[in-house]
Amino acid sequence: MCGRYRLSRRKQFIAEYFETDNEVDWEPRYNIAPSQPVGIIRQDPSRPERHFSPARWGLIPSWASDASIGFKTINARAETVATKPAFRDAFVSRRCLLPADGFFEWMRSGKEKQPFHFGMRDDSLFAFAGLWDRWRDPAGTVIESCSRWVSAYANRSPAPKWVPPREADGGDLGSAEALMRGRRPALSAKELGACNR
DNA sequence: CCAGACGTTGTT
DNA sequence: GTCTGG
DNA sequence: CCAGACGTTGTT
DNA sequence: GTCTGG
Repeated sequence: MCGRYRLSRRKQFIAEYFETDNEVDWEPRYNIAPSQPVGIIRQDPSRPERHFSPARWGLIPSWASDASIGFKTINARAETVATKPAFRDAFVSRRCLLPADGFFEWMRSGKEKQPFHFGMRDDSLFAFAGLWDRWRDPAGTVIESCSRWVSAYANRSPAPKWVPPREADGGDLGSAEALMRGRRPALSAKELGACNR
């Protein structure tokens, strides 16, 4: 879920909302894809100030031999984030927020895929719970990257691998599709991408 | 011991 | 179908 | 997440 | 770096 999101506010607005300083040169973005630079909010627990600064979306653990693992680490499951090798160190001591004002889910009908946008009713900002890490590429360049941790099964314990829809749930209660039913589709993926140019 | 992975989604 | 890059 | 590639030889 | 599978 949440493989793309939106942060379409100007940096002063974001900084004021989250009471951060403003180190990142952020321009409004409507269709943020994995591996792209995003803005994250961090705070040293022993200090009062928060920082809004850039990171690549898709966490690259410090031990990675190349950056490609970042394409698979855009999200961490809340149920396992504390123990997975790629995330657990960050989970202990490198948490952050990923500010956003929306995210996208796609509904598939046969071959067609239609994006839907989700956000606050008043279009206000919110933030994903995040992790970050620091990686040194083979040339020695430091790359900071981040991931979000989200619960895929918020109300179920233990987390099942897959739960078939039950008739009593109306077929697909809790699925992204149920959330999208009756809503107005968003712009297509291509149109969304064009918004960033 | 070494070699290779290290992750999530959604689905039957 | 599956992997890679954005 | 989606979109686009997915391969080699040999050379103007 | 650390764990898992062979």
